[in-house]
Amino acid sequence: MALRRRRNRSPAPPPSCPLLACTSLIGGAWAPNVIWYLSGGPRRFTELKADIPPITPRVLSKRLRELEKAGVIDRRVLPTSPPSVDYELTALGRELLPAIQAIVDVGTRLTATGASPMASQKR
Amino acid sequence: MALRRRRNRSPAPPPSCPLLACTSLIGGAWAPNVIWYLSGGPRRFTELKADIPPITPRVLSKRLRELEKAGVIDRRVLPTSPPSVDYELTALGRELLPAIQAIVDVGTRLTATGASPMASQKR
DNA sequence: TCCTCCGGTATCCGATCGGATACCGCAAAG
DNA sequence: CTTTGCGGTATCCGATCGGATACCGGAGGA
Repeated sequence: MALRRRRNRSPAPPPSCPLLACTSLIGGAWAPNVIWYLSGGPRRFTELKADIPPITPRVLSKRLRELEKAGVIDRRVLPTSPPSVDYELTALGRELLPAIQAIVDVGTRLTATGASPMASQKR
Repeated sequence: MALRRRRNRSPAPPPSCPLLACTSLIGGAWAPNVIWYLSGGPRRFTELKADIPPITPRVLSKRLRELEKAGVIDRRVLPTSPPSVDYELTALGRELLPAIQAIVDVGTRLTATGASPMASQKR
């Protein structure tokens, strides 16, 4: 049997860029956790640090700056003494939640099949 | 004005593991492209390589093995001469498409705000 | 006989990522 | 005056990731 040549066309190119924009955001370590905890209302740096004990301040700071630059969260300095800083999901940020939920849904099926070497508490 | 102490509780911990399972899959370089092109039907290694010119065989091979191990695609060796290899989305793999679409939707809004430094064709 | 195609693998390499640790200035509290 | 908490930053480090390049055996075709 000879190797027949394929003539069928592939679908149009995927909209790769928006996907990259989103995955590079929520793909960073702890980013989904940060978003998740902010979904409960405004939260301060130290509070987030306490919410997610294993995260280092360096990484938390980096994540927050990334998310802020993407317009997903707001950083507000409050006129307290000493000044405190609130982080809060923007309207755009709240739109991320359904997407995250969709990912979680599939992720659940992925792990349910036992096909992936998950269950390790790494990361 | 003093720095008031927060007493409100944070929401329950996020289901981090399924999310990690999914993002570690679709977060890899070119992974969404591979899935996208496979959504058009079975495809061979060289065809995928041609579909996504910038991908190197090394990375394509790695992605395909990852996706196969996760149960997202099937690898089938056909009894042609020479033997050819078909990759195909499984039912589980097709369930990824809505999630990817959800990500693309948010990603579009992210880029639309102009907040992110996208538009660079990197990756 | 030599060439090409298929489906990859082997090696090297630089960039980035995230963890660990230490440290900072400021202000209030004790 | 010393300590504590806040909101980070600085430095170092190992691991991983992905790109570049080269190469492979087997089968058909010219």
